[in-house]
Amino acid sequence: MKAPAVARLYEVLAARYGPQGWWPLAGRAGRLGFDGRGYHPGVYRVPGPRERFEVAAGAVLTQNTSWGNAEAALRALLAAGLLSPGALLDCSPQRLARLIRPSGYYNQKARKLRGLAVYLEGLASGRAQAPTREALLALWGLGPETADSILLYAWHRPVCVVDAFTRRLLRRLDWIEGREGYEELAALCSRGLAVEVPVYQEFHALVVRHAKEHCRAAPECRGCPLAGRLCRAASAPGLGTRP
DNA sequence: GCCCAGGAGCATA
DNA sequence: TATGCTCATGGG
Repeated sequence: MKAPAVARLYEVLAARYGPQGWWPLAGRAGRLGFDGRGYHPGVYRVPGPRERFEVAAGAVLTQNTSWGNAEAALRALLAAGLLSPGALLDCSPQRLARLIRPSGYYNQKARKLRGLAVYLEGLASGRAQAPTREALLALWGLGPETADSILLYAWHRPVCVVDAFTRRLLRRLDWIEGREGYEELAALCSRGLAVEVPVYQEFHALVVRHAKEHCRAAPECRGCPLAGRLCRAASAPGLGTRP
């Protein structure tokens, strides 16, 4: 496991793709890292309550699901006026499940959203403290990736998010064996990065961007910024396209 | 038709 | 602890 190389990976991806400004929002067709005029790295707006809930709901809806499908569900919730904990809890589980149907697993995700809404509403009516990782993980249906996405993007807590794309990329780079647990991979990433919220946010967003453009399930190694520098997968048998 | 997509819970060995 | 099954829609 090569933590220092993670810093290099971040540099190369950032140079290729530029600032990503995550998390994506369905509400006003934007991204959290952008304001109305443009992108301001290092000046990241702290999300307001409505955006926080949209991020949290989106993190649940995109579980094992393409963002496009999750966004369709998010737009349905927005159109129904349900993008707040209170409004969502006033909606029947059946109607909620119907609205988020495009995201798949809609019965499970409806239950997850309700549990999340109960918790966040309790937070808001209390002393408005930030959610804790432990409390999020204790909710039914929230695992480490979903919890960390919420903490990092909605509450700007410096935690590394590891997803299937991250795992696949690190595996193709041959930096991991592939069976490591979530916490181990998160530790690996965080050791190589400055402990700063924008860096963690951008790193995760860049990995997803790269995984969608090049490091796909069926690799597209032509034009890959890592090929021949950090990654040798293109020359591995059965992987990628040779130049 | 098949594969894939920002996972997580649960049963079983 | 680790592996396999389940949940489900929509785009390529």
